[in-house]
Amino acid sequence: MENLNSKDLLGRREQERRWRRQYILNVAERLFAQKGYHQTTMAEIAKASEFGMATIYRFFKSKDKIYLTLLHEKIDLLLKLIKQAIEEAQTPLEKIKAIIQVKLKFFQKNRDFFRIYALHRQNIVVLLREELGKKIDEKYQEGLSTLAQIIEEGISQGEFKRFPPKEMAVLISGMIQALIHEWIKSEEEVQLTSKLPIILDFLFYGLKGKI
Amino acid sequence: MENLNSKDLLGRREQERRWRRQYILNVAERLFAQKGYHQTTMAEIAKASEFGMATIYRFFKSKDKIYLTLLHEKIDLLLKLIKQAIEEAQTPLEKIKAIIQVKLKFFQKNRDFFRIYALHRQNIVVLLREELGKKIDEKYQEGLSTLAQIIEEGISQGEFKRFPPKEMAVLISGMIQALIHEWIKSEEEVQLTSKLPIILDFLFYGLKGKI
DNA sequence: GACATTTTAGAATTATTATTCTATTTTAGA
DNA sequence: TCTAAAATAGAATAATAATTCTAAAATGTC
Repeated sequence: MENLNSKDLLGRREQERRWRRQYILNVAERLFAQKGYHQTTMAEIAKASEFGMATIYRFFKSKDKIYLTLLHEKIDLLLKLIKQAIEEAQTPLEKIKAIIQVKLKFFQKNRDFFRIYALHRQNIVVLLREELGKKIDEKYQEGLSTLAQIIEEGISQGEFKRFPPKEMAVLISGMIQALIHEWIKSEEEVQLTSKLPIILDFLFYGLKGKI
Repeated sequence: MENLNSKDLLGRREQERRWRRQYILNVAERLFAQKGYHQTTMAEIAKASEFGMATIYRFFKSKDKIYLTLLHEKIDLLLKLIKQAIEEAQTPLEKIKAIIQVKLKFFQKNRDFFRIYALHRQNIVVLLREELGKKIDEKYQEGLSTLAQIIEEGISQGEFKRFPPKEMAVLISGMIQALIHEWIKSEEEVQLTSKLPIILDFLFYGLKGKI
C-alpha cells in the first residue's frame, strides 16, 4: 500500500500513526458513502473506528477536513493512474481507451469513493467552497483538459473529426460518469469493465448505421 | 402558467393561496440552488419570501416537503414537455433529437432547477430517502426507459446499430447532463441549445473519421 | 362597525451535533 | 518499577436551525 522505503525510515511510532490516520479515512469514506456528509456524525466516525472523539480530532482538525482529505488523496491516485496509462499508450485512440479503462477499473474497486466523488462534483455547481474545495474542481478540470488534448491530437492526425475538443471531453466524461452511476445504483454483479467495448464502439463510430 | 378554466372556478381566495404557495417554491428554488439544501434555512426562506415562519409552515409541513415538492413539480413539467415533443416527431432519430432539444431548452430556462435536480440525482445513490424521494428516481427511470424504447425502435427499423438500448440511454443522458453541468458552471453566455448539432453529430456518427 | 375566523410575525423551544475539555490510561525511557 | 509525556475516552459545551407556540393583525360576515 505504502512506499516501503519511506516507511522503513519512519519508525514504528510514525508508521502506526499513519496507519491509524488511514484507518479513520477509510471508515469515514464508508460512512459518507452510505449516508452522505451531513447525515454522518463525528460520533459515528469515532464509534465505527473505535476511537474517542479527541483522537479523531487529533488526526483531523474538523469533519470537513476528513471529507476533503479523502477526496484529495483518492483523486490524486486516480489522476496518477490515468497519467501512467496514457504514457503506455501510443495513438490518441488507444489513449482514450486507456483512460476509460482505468476509470472503470478504479471505480469498480472504489464504489464508496464514487458516491462521494460524484456528489461532490455536483455540489461544486451549488457552491464552490473554501480553498480545498476549489482545488478539487481544478483537479477535475485537469483531467478534462488532458482528455481534450488527446482529442486535439487525434484531430490533427486526421484520426478524429473536427469537433471542439473541450466539449467532446465533457461529453465523454459525462457518458462514463453516468454509466458508473447506474452501475452502482443497480448493484449489478456484472463487471463494470465489461462495458468497455460497447462504450468505445459507440464513442468512435456512433449510434447510427446497420449491424 | 396555470389552467385558466380551473383557475376561474376557484375563486380569488384559493387563487391567491396557490399563487403564494408557488411564490414560496420559487424563492426556495433560488435559495437551494444558490447554497444547497442544508445551507438554506427555513428562516431564510421566510425572510426572502417576506412571510413569517408560521405561514411557510402552513403551506408546507416541513423543509423537506418544500424541497421534494419543488423537484416533483418541475420534473413532471419536463417529462410532459418531452412527451409532447416525441409525439410530434416521426422517426426514432428525430425523436432523440427532440428529446435532447427539449432538455437543453428546459434547463437553459431553469438553471436553478438544474442545480437542485443534478444534486438530487447524485444523492439518490447515497441514500434513497423516504417515499417521495424514491418517486423522483422512478420518474428519472421513466425518462430513461422512454429513450431506451426509442433506441430499440431505431434498431428494429435498421436505423441504429444493435447496442443494448438501456445502456445507450444511460450514455446519452449522461452526455447531456454533463454538458449542461459545464455550461452552468462556466456561466457562458452562449446559448445551450447552440450545441445541439454537435451533440447529434457525435452521437449518431461518432468521433472517429475525417472532416 | 363588531365579532368570529383565518392568517400572520416572530419569539421560544427543542433537538441535533461539531467541537472542546477533563480526567484517565498508555507509553517510553530511566 | 517509577515518572513524565503523549494519547485517549467520553462527557460537557455551544451553536445552529427546524419546528412549535403565542399574541397580534387582517379578513370576511352579519
